[in-house]
Amino acid sequence: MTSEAVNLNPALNPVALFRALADETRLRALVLLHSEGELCVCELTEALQVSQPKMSRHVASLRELGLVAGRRDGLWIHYYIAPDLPQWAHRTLQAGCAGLVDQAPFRDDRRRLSAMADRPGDRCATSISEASA
Amino acid sequence: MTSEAVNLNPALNPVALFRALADETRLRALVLLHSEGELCVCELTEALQVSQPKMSRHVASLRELGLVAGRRDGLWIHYYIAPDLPQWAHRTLQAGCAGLVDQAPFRDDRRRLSAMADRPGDRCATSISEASA
DNA sequence: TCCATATATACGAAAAATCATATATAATTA
DNA sequence: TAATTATATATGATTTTTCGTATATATGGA
Repeated sequence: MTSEAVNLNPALNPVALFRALADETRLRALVLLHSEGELCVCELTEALQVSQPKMSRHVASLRELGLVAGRRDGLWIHYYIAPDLPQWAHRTLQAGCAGLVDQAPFRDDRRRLSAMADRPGDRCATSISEASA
Repeated sequence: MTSEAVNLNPALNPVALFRALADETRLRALVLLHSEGELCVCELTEALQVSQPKMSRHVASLRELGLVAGRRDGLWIHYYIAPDLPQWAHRTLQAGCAGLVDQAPFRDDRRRLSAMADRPGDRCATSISEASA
């Protein structure tokens, strides 16, 4: 039930990479993906506290650019930073993400993510919230 | 005849840095400044082959952001990348510039710059073009 | 003071990006 | 098949960015 996704990455124009980083939602999503590895839209939506269509649109633009790729797993699509980036892009992204991850608002995004209940990857979904059912 | 310029760099918001890099003219100018050290608007204009007001406007935006600073020397204002950038910004800029400097169009910008005659910094301005005078 | 050169800015138009809202698609389960 | 959940996209409005052109400012020299 897991399929690999293709991305169309003709050359990853430098300006296009920086334009992708030049938006708060996309930058926060990328920094989070960089530190967490794989996230789906619902996790990003919760961590960043933005609307689902907004996050989905930004993720789509990153995907179309070839900066992230997605792997579908049932209802969820796990997104991750594309592993086949050109070296300059990888290094630039690495430098940026590493330098920002411990600052606001990136740090808070990680906090909200780890506080999130019922995450798709979670194996143990049997929780206290079953009380009323 | 040389004065130091001030820059207003309140914090250098990450998104603002990437937005500065997300324009071809500004990115090319920054990569060139990174490899050349100091350039004035007329040199940038010639190297990138863009109009003077266009270059001046983009340089102004970089200056207002605190990414570059300028030093006036007579008619010219020599611009350079701000030396007091936050570490993450410096490293990100370093990674990006280093990775791009040998690619097009950045490489060609350097070529046009070195082919430029009568550069402000040049000490020996006595050239063959004096023939008709 | 007048001129030439370098640089900066003002203005309005055109293009691009972003958003909220509504709706569509896709996979899963009952 | 119908309901549910995750995700994607369409639409139209708003905002932002960028540009060419014209003009202003600043400095140095005649």
